[in-house]
Amino acid sequence: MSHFGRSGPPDIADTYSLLVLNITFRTTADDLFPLFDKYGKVVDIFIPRDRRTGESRGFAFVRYKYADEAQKAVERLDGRVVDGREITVQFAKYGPKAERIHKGRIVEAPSKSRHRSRSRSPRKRYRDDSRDRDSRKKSRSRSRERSDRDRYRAKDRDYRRRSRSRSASPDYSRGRGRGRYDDERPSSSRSRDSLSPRPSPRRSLEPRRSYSPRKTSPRKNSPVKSGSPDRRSRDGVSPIPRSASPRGRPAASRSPSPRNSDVGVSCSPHVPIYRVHIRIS
DNA sequence: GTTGAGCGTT
Repeated sequence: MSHFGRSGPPDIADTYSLLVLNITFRTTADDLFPLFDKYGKVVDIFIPRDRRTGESRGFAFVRYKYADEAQKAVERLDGRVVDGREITVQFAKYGPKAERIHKGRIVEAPSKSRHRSRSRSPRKRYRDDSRDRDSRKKSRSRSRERSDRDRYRAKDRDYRRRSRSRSASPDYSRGRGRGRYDDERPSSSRSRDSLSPRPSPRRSLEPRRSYSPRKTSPRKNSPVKSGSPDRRSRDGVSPIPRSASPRGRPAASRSPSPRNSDVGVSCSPHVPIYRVHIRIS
């Protein structure tokens, strides 16, 4: 069964692809097969691996023959610890060659379907349960103060996700064609080619408002780890236990707290204020 | 020898 992924996709007609994330870099298709095969007929398993290093990229695709089996595998194997890591199983979202997937199912030929594009949810990726890893990406402000040496250090790992999400500023690129903000300018002949970047209308002044529950030492610790490899963290930066098992999935979304902010209706529209000038002759 | 965000090959 080790021929999975060796010789292309056997038959991807009416198959249900599952994306298996967070597998170890050593996990192979042979390791995943017995697990997934217990829950259904596994047609193919493919683990994308890097062209350069040959290492697996940490995720795999498992194709089932039937949807119910795939669904059951998702429910059963999602969160299962495989080889020391907790894997995440979910339906694959994109097809191998931009093939259309209808809820995990790969319909045969894209040309057959007349529908050009149903809601593929192009931009918005699946809002996966916010794991601890997400916080790292978020907190990573777009500071380009990373020294070049650090970039090379992290390049061997970052090349994956860079190739995927190229543009880092989708919002700004949208208004490239024609400025939407023309409206605000009444008749100012100042063309939009002004080098001065317009101030963003609303920019969060303070990203993190939550004060740390721990007592923060008043010493100024640089938030970014700018170089300084010799920086010995002897303060006892507790190494995060790797088996933190972030399986905690916040099923209950945080309460939106719909406070009854009574909008001031004090000024009733019915009673306009008339300002009458009484001129005493 | 390591790492860990993310959607695919003959």
